[in-house]
Amino acid sequence: MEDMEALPVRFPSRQHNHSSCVNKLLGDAEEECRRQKLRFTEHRRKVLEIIASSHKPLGAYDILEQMNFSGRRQAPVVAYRALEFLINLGLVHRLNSLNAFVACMAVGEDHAAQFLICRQCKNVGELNSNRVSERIEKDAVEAGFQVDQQLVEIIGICYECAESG
Amino acid sequence: MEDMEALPVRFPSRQHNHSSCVNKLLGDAEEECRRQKLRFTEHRRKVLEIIASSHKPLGAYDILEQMNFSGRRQAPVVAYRALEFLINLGLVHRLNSLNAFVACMAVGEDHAAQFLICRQCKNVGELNSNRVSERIEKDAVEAGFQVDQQLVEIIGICYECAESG
DNA sequence: CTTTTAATGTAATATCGTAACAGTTTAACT
DNA sequence: AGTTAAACTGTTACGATATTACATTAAAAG
Repeated sequence: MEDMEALPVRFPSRQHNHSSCVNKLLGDAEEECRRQKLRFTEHRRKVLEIIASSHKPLGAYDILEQMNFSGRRQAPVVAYRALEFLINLGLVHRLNSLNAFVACMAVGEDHAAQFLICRQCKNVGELNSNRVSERIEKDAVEAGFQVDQQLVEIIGICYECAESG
Repeated sequence: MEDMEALPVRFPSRQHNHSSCVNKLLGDAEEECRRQKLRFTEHRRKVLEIIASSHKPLGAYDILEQMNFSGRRQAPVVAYRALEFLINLGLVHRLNSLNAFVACMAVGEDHAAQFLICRQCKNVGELNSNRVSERIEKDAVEAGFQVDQQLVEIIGICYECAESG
């Protein structure tokens, strides 16, 4: 029997309010760090803020460019260190096909992370379908393979781009 | 109702005959190029041969190192050009999570390409499950997303590594 | 046999990511 | 508070991956 629960899809609509995403995510980050006794330092906050302000994936060097507070040019490793931290916390995802990073749209939901990458508008959404992850898990196990991690990136055209031709 | 057809899994067993894979693939390549009136040049043959001789993914620079016929060091672009050609032909796949390349194990079968990457022995197999690709397609469409391409990379432990502890 | 298309050679450079190590801040514990 | 251990930062250098640009040569099409 087919599982018919609604999919928890998140694709950023064209006119949604960015600043509320950003605030939400920063809040989640603070809370999570308090809970886990981790330090939410300036670099980490800044990187998360930069990533959350864009639904388009950003490269590490794009992020770096936006970190020039006080006119000082930061070294690449600064961005990578913060990114590693945020990824471990589940606040940021890495898109392997793009060498780029996006903010998580489903923080704290312990979700399968499958990405919808629109090759026209470049926005990225999350299709977090348990049906997909379970199907992968089952078929892999049937093939004698023990799954630790799934990377699913789906490239195509989002709804709004399809609408507008 | 659940689809119960056998999965076309291919994971290289420990003592299988490499040279037969290589010959098979070279033959397929020649035939396909004849059919499509494409040129199967020395570089392309060599790169395919190198990749097919390994079931572990190879980076472009690994391949390059093995291209030193006549002691001449080739430029990176030489490897990348051949790789692009072979990927378009469906003879080689790129693994985004590793920045590396593997020979296709299901040439000419018009398959969904899902990869099983063993993080212990580093071998890579293909789990080409139509059930997975259809599940992804359906759920994406349900989310209003038109799918052009799916990238699925599954990281874990293969059967033989699990066996031998 | 000439025109056009595809492939190659070569150099330079862009982009992405990490190693190493000294110095500083923070938290934890007497 | 003073001491110690752990985490974070600053800085330099470098390694790894990938592409652009352009001149030359080889192959296919007419």
